[in-house]
Amino acid sequence: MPHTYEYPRPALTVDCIIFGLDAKLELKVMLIQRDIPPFQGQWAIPGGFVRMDETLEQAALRELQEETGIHDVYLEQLYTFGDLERDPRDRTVTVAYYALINLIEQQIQASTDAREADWFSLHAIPSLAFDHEQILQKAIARLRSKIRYEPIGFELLPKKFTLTQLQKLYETVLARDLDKRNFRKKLLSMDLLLDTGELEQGVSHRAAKLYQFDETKYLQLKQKGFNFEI
Amino acid sequence: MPHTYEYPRPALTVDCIIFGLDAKLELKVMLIQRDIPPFQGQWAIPGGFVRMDETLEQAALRELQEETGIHDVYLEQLYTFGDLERDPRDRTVTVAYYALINLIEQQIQASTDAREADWFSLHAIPSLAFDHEQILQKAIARLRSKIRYEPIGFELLPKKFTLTQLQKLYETVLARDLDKRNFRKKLLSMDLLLDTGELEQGVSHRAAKLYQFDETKYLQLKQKGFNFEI
DNA sequence: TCAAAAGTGTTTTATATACACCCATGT
DNA sequence: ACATGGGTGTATATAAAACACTTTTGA
Repeated sequence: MPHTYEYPRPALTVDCIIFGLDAKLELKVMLIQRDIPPFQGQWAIPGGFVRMDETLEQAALRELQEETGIHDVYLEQLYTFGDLERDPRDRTVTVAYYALINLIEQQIQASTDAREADWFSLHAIPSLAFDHEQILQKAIARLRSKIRYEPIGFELLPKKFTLTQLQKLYETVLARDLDKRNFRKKLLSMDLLLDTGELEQGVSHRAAKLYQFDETKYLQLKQKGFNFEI
Repeated sequence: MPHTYEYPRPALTVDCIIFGLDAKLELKVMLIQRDIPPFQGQWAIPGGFVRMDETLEQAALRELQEETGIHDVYLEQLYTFGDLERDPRDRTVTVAYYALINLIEQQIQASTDAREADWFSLHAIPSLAFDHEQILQKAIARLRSKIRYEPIGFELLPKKFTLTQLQKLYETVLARDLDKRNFRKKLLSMDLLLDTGELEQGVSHRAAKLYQFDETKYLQLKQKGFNFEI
């Protein structure tokens, strides 16, 4: 531990699983196609080396920015992977993060510079480079469990959304159907959804009310011991 | 990313929060006193550098073994800390783990070699080196939430334990009282506690039954969708 | 007027909570 | 016989689940 001898150090990277919910309320993951070995041509989770002058979260945000052009996203550390053979070139430890973004109102550039990038449905994930399948599985599991006891689902929707959109999102992530009346009853009873007074536009049937999640109120309630739970 | 240029690498360590439950059913943390700068003389969570030929978990297990002499412990990755100023000497990223061990039936050497080490009650934690207070707080929070939906509490108790011990453990970790009858009803109704037929020994009152957690059955039930929950 | 989704309550069932006394054992 | 914790059941309250029709709107 003193400065007398420097041990060899593993390389340190961050990888960022980017989840997005598209207009059809399908959950997608952004993958990039590797243009260099190893695993050249295979799809992978975006990531890169951690620089000496940035925190892990900053590194993840930088990758996210470089890859999608966006900032202001929900980002959470997932897990750190350090198996010996995960990178055939060198001993590499990666700190994985996951991000939630909504693709409904904003256009996200899928492809940066010359690099091929695309959104994949969770049911059609190609074979991935490194241990990225394992990382992705862990991210899906985390999202699935966390969405039930923290209000992170709203991060995947536009600021203003309908109750049906919210329900469909939960059904997608949890992979099971929910009862419409019970779902609405439960959410509205929390008193955390603000009725904006606006209606959805451009539908050829009865227009649904648009709601907004009341973050401020949630944080207050949380401090008093309230638990968000679906 | 190619091998053309090597970026400078942060140092990589593992730190291991070791929780132990003593015979009085008090929850303790093992801390070591630093014998070298920085933070010389201050208490810290045990930890050390990750070697090139070991995984993160192996590194944590090695630290644990070196510090306490034990193996076969519950060990779980907690979080990775990478703030720029967390180690004044050098940019250091640490992967924190936490371990659960039972101090009731086994004696754990508190102090290895010349190093001062001791068990501290969670209500009497001294000021800690580096960002170790933050790490410890996160570990406590994780333990508190995880013990409610995964059967990790049993890791803090001997293989055979009484229902009162189990309840006291939950009360300690969750920092609130539980109703005796409801607690027993709930746990016994899960049908995961095997009555060993044995009784506790050496008490000057009615001896309590000794139970054992049925891990095998739990794993079966879990696969079928069962959720452990207190 | 039809299609398509929005919106709305009540009953039943299951789960959580509150609560007090007798029992077994060692001193 | 007394002190100490072990062990037990019921009634009430709360929350979850099941379930079907009317309303609004644009095409």
